Amino acid sequence: MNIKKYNVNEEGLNRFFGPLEAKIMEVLWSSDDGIAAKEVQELVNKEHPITFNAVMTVMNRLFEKGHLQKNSQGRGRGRISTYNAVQTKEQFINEQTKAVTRGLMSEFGDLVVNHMVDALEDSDPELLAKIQEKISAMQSRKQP
Amino acid sequence: MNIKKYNVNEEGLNRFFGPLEAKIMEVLWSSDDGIAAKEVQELVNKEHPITFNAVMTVMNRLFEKGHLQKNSQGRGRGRISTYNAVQTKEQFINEQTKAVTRGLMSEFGDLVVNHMVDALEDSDPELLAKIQEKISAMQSRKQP
DNA sequence: ATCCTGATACTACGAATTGTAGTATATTTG
DNA sequence: CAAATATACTACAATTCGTAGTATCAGGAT
Repeated sequence: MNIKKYNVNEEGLNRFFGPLEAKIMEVLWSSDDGIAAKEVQELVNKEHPITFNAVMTVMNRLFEKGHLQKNSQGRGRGRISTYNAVQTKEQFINEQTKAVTRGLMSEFGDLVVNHMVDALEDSDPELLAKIQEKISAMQSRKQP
Repeated sequence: MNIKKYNVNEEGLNRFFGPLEAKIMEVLWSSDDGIAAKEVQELVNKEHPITFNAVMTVMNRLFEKGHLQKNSQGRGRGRISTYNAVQTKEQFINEQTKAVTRGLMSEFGDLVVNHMVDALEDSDPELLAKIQEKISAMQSRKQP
């Protein structure tokens, strides 16, 4: 449940997964109930051609890494194996951004803070205001 | 000059480089003038046994990736090749933390801000105050 | 001048990661 | 029983990084 490499130049889930892994997780997160490998393959296949085997193998790796849960019954053709994401997408993203953020902060705190505030100045002044509110709330909670 | 993978579970320069790469860059950054591969090997070898070839190969990769500059003259035994880091360590760290921070902010801005402020509440309240100052300075500069 | 040594360079291999392909298994259906 | 099919297991290619083997080529010793 722990991503080792964060891909700096990618976008979205591709920051945390390989491209096929990301598409598969997206499908898993889009389905409330468990979903069969075949179904996942059909859905991914709509975007770009992919064999069932490729999907199957990568799903099993995601399972081994702890991102997916597997529920199997039966064997052979009649086998039913459904997969579920272990975390919601929100939980996953939250956990990963937390890991990356806290790691960065612990060693490069002041640099990171400056980069962040600069980034917000350009693109998201509202978030700047939220930061101030959050800090003020903290401080008044600590020293009333 | 652009790191692709950020290693979430590592420390220090190992976040941006492999372990041997990191040790080599550290040596390069510790020497003001250019330094020969042999000398680098001798220095790294004090920490843990490493062959000249290993150091040489990894240094050439760092050169190909643009992190090192090479100055060669002569050939064969008498050859002198000295290596320099292209950026200072400070420049490098600044650039990389900026890339990671801005990438995170652009997609997960509010999450990252929350994680960061939470992290600072525990470990570095002074930095929290600096953030407020920086934001205030910005805002008064914009809306005088 | 010849040979050996030593600094550098080039090539190759092993492990890990991720995408892809081939084959095996076993059961449901015809 | 045989064919088709959902799943599983194994293998291979490309990339990255650490490591090892070998080649090159000038300076010094003989």
